Amino acid sequence: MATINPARHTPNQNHLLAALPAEILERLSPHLELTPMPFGQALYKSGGQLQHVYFPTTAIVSLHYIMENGASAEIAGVGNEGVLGISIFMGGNTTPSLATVYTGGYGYRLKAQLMMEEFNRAGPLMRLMLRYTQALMTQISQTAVCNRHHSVEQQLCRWLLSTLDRLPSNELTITQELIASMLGVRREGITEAAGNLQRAGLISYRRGHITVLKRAGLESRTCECYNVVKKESHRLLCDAHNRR
Amino acid sequence: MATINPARHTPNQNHLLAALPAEILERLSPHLELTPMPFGQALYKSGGQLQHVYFPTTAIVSLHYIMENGASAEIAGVGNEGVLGISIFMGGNTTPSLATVYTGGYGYRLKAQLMMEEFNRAGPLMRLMLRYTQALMTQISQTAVCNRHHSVEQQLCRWLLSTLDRLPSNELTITQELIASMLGVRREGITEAAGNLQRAGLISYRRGHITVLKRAGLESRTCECYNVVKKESHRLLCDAHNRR
DNA sequence: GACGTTCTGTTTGATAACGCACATAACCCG
DNA sequence: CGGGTTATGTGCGTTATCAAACAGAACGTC
Repeated sequence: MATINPARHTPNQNHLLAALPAEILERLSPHLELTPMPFGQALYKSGGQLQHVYFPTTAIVSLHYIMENGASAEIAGVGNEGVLGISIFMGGNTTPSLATVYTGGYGYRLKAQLMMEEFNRAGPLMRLMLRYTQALMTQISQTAVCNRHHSVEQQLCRWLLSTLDRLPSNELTITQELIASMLGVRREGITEAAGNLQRAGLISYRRGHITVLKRAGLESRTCECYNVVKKESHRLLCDAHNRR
Repeated sequence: MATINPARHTPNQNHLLAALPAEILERLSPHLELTPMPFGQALYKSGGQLQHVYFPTTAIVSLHYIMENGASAEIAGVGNEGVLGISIFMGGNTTPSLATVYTGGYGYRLKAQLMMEEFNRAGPLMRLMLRYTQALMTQISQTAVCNRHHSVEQQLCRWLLSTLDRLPSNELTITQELIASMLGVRREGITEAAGNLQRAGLISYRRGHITVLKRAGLESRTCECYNVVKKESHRLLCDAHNRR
């Protein structure tokens, strides 16, 4: 992540920004700051007031909760399909959860006040943000269902697939330890599940890198949660009749 | 649940309606229909288009998801503190989850179109609904965390406490079987946990009825999730600076 | 190229929750 | 008040996941 080459970046890489009417995007563009989002960065902490919303382009962020005893659990993930900081326009300005970058990259950020001004026009941006928020609620809901009923292997497949959907390549840079802490399971459980997937020829990995070889194989091993979220997000954000 | 005696019911029994400025409540009042919400009623089904929003007064509703194999898991609960049908104003008009009444009672309903008209004024009602939606997201998020890390007994305590918060008395009418299916665990697990709580003198129960004897005892046995949701809901919906 | 750090693999035993089967008991209704 | 129904209690064996300890292997760095 050396110096920023603006020519290689454009707000359209974020699906929400890309879905805005040209007029609105032009109005916002001067205020969209291309921002590095390095691995490990805490975009916001539990209870902290937010100064910006973030529209990731190549970065991926985990929304998670850390318990009093230190254990953690992922609530949802956000990448180029979404936005961070919805509590700014939802009215709470903060949440009990944290947002931490787990795949370093870039995104565009916008000052909270400017976001609010555009949101308060009660036009296409507001409607888009609310539909995204509903999609995020579906994702969180399925996380709850998945945590209740599905195996570590199924959840790992789901996590790999949804991360893959936010990446341009089929390789992700992450340790098993970190995946485990995000899913809220033991590292050994991920080692075992990942070993199974590798032996089945679906993925291959080495220290801190995972390459997905057979996407379809992961899809057949994961639970229905992956598809519920994917279909609902598509319905809310991509279907033609919503693009107004 | 015989004939309705309107004198015993008022929209103010629902906390969201009660928090609206008088002017707005007056505008809506002629359109708020007092509606019985009997045990077992499905307010909406997975994927079904919504015709009304519901503001429960004495009824309590479970938002849950039913998996392909028939197993279910609760995502959140809604009683007199909330509203059902947020996907109407969020823009999706439906969700993959279901809403089913588990404590029969009453509520007020409002036609979807009228809700939208008031929401689109982008005034206090919109801001209140969005803050409630954020509180609901916190509840769903903690359900995810709780499902990952906490024991059946802790979750039962949490469920009893949050149901109690929505009731006027300390007795709830529900079978262990139904609690189990909502939490997504075995009925035997609830029998065992409820037995522990009864032996400890915190609750007493008989076929289909549970009486809470020592609320504080349940609070000390539950997990932090209960308080996270309660505090955050209070912050979002009750604190004075938000009531505008 | 050697060294230290950080990942990954594997073992062992403990525990919580599951699935199933069946006994008992409360309640409802005719 | 008696019989059917539904709710609750209990006892299995099975399983997934946890907890902790440690061995080995890959990588980064000096």
